[in-house]
Amino acid sequence: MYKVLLDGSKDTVTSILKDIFKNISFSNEESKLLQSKLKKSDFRKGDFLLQPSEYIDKIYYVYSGCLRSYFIDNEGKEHTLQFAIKDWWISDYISLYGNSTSTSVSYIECIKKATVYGISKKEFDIICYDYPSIGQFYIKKMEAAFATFQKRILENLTLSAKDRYLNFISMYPDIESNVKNYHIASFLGITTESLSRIRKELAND
Amino acid sequence: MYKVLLDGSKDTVTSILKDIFKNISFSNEESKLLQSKLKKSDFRKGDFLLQPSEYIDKIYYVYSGCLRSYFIDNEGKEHTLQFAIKDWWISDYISLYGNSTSTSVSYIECIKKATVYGISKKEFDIICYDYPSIGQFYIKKMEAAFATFQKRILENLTLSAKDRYLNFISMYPDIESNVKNYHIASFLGITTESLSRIRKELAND
DNA sequence: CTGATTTATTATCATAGATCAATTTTTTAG
DNA sequence: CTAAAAAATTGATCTATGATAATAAATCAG
Repeated sequence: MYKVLLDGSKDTVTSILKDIFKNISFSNEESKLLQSKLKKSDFRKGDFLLQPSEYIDKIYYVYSGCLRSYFIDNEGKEHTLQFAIKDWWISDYISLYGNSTSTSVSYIECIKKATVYGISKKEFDIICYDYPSIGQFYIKKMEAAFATFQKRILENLTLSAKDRYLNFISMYPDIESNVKNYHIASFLGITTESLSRIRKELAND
Repeated sequence: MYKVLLDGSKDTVTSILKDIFKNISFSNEESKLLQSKLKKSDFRKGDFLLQPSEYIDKIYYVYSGCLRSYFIDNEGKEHTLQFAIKDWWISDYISLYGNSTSTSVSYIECIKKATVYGISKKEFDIICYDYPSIGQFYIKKMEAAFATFQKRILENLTLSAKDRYLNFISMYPDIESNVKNYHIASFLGITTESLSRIRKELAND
């Protein structure tokens, strides 16, 4: 099955489009266009999708494995913005969408052997313009991601570190097994020592 | 000028469309469609756009004034998600886009005499589908908002309360004069007492 | 399999910001 | 303009989490 994936036969590529774009049905022409724009890449644990010096102009669909995006602040501390597993999209949204005054250095790192499909954001914009169903699909994705981030802000404002951790493991049970504790800590905004204490406390119940 | 706005003459409404949708140029047909869907409302300080019991299905363009969206947690504390002034869009994104398991109660409150234009999200989705330039416009808006929220998450993870406050007043100089200190505090995720101390400290420089 | 490196845990102490309580200042309603 | 209500300030504690440092456990490379 994995072999079939790699040989890039037409059927298989079409089935990947189905995977990525779910319930959207494409004409042959649309299918071909998308196939020509989506570039498959494989990464091993520890690889970076993106060097901080590189200008990012792509968004990535995660087909398998696990990635995380993070940035390093002035004091050299890592802050995890996002984990992405199967079916998520990941990119450096701040440098892609925000005004470019950002001085922050951001990375996307593979933390579990992954296959992704990347597409140039510029080209994707044009596709969204030309094909309403794809535009609609992208809008839905963005909205869901937006709601997720808004929830996260609320949680950061509202919950204790312990409750945020509990939330995290219930929300992302699949991710937890792939990542280091310090990844989770930097996602929750606490130190790895604090997370360690929380885990101990939870174990004694 | 304000009178002209109220009489709803064709020219003026068109100019509002220009305000809302910026550099997009519409055909007569598109113009009429949008005009028929956008509903103007005026609010006075203290009014709520939205009762928490109401099901939200609209997004609002802020033409003038200032609004804020917030929610109240289990302990009765307010948490400000967003301030919106001229040219911002505001809605309850979590209940609109997130899966509806959310138990949080959220409000949109007018904190300075405001005029907004509301449009049903469902209808707007259809419009985005039918008119690529509007879809593209909306995607851009969402992406910018997304980047803003991502930045805010990073700031919450990275900066001290003092630095977040300094950021806030430099980012939103127009908003600060409209809002109560406790609004800002609840946006920054600190108590009003802490904000007071920070302000005092900053004054002694 | 083994030593080297990375990650996680634990303990002690320090501190930003919370909580509680009282007072002053500002805003609002009549 | 004035009394009442709302908001902001200040002071005295308290606490969750950070910082530092040492050790233990887990993972990795050869």
